[in-house]
Amino acid sequence: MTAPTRRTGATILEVARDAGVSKTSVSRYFGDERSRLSPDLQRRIAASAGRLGYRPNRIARGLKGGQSGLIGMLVADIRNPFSVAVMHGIEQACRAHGFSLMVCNTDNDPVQERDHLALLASYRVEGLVLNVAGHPGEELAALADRDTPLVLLDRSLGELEADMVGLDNDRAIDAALDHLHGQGYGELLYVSEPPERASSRQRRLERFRARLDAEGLTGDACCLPLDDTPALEHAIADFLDRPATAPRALLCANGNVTLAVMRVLQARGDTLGTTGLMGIDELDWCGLVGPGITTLAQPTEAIGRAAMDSLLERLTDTRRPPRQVRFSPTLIARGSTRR
Amino acid sequence: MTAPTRRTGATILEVARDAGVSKTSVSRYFGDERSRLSPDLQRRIAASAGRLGYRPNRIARGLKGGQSGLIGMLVADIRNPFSVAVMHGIEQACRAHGFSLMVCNTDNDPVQERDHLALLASYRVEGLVLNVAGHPGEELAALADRDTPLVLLDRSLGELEADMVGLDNDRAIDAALDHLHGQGYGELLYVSEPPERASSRQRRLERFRARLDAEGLTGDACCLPLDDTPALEHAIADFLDRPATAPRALLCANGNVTLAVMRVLQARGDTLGTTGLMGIDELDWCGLVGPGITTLAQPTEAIGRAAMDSLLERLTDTRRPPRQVRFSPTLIARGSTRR
DNA sequence: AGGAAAAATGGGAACGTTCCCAACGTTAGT
DNA sequence: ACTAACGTTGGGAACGTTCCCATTTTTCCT
Repeated sequence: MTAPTRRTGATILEVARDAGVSKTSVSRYFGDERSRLSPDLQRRIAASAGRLGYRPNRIARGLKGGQSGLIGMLVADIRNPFSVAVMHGIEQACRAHGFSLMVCNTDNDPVQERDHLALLASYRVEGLVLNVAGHPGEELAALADRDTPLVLLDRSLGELEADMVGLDNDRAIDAALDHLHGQGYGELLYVSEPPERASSRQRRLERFRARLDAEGLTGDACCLPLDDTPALEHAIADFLDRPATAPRALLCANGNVTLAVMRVLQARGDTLGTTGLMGIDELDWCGLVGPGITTLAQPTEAIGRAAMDSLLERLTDTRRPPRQVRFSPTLIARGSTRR
Repeated sequence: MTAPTRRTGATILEVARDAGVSKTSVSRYFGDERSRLSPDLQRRIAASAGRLGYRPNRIARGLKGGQSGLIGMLVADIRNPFSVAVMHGIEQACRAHGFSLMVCNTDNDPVQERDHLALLASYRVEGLVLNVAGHPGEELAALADRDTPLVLLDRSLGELEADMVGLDNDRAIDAALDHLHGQGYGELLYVSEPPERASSRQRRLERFRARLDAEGLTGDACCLPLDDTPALEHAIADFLDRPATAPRALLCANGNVTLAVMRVLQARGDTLGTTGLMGIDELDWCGLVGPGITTLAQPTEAIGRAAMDSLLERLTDTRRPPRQVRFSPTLIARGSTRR
């Protein structure tokens, strides 16, 4: 009855009136010029703001200063644990620097990609982290024109001049092959999703083939969309059921592949270890399946932080030449590569 | 050289000038009143906007209309696949209704919870999905005062009058017990995270105890923080290593518990099935571990959509009494409950 | 054909902030 | 004591929209 119900929060002007000061002073109090105010003013403003329940309106602030305080992130597949882990690192870093993260998931759909990019642009994000397959496109060009800092996650995008952060793919493939070779596996099958639209996948695949050639190892690579289970079953059967001269192992290009391959192996009844299995990306459950699945773990938090660092740097220095940051994977050896 | 570099996108005013129309007309064109414009105007505006690369500034729009176009979501643990799955559903629904989702992860930290809530408030989100442990607090009260629609995900929060969407916990526990009982397990251990701050956990625990009493089953419940592995090991050993009169099974209160418990069982060398294991929440890998882990799957997408529906409804009708939507789980029976 | 209603268009204020600049009060140097 | 310099404080414009209202043009009815 007595308490006035407000439909919207108090404004800076109401606080100013209540405290008997100017709106400029209130603005200073909530900005980073609080120290310029006399103790007396500070006290009065704090009191009024508290009483009125005032919260600065970041939308209004963003309009005037052109600073939205937002970092955008475009993720191809939010259900991929790797993406989530990196996103977590980015969010932490954002928080530490006073930014907020706005995440959009595209479900690998070019249309959503374009729409969400337009959306992020319309919110005037101050930086953008991209983890998508699509081509630059005009939406992205518009953003780039506006000098919005850009970081590519785990993939480089054609001509686009931008920073990029990700795994050292060559080193990862090397580490995997060295490990498998050291464990005595002589015939290898590399399983990947189609690499056309993701540079990382291409790079891993190339490196795999190159090393195979260089060292005269027997092996093959197959690239399949993961939703085509029969094709995957067929490819694996092809590899595992033919006569062999040496122990065989499968190398999975990422966590999703590991999951799909593991399901096929289970259905077939193969024994891990006898059939070697190794995956890039560490997942919660890799230690739980059979004797454990050997993986190469990516330093996801570090990747996230590095991405954010790149953005921040470029925010202050637009002209810095594009840079690549590559992290080394960590080998987690388990029973799936022990014979 | 010739192309003028713009640091920021064109404004509505520039487009208007370029097209020789008023800013109002341009505003109408990009708003939902396009049909009110003559074909001629529409053509000119489209041309100018295209040439100038104009994108409506949602920040400015939000300021004037008080419509941020943003839905906020506060997640206790973004690395929990269940949360991500629900979030995915919500994002889809947002998209379908012209909203964007702003997700904040709190890492179960009350401080971050408070900060992020203030943040979302400062962006004037038009709706809020909460999946956190904390108590309402003044930040939340401020939001509620402003008539911001609120949906609680998987937990109700004290006195807070808000909609809530989640699993039908009673039915889930019933289904679990029926299944375990039907499979011949006579002694049960229910493993949960501490229930103090999450109503769902409480409810499941209560129901478990109630049914135990009602049916004279032997069983026990233990509540432990998951980062305390030794305690969990101890509790499980306590249960499994004492003499028993009937087959024993563990029931895990959620996906995180399932993971932690499974790790302990693996370290102990127990055989799934002989030792029964069942979990609430279906996870990617539940079919891969040993003979497979029996789970109760939650309809995550549906939960997400329902949450969004609640928000939208309340956006139009502030006075509707709070409502609870409860979904039934789906039993996925696997080898871990087959003796 | 005359006028009223309907449709199309434009001008200006407002949203809540920040920031530039001006005005005031105080201190200190000569 | 007079002025220069500085520290505080306030007024007003601007940010890019939307929306109310006024104005002009078209349509249509009798």
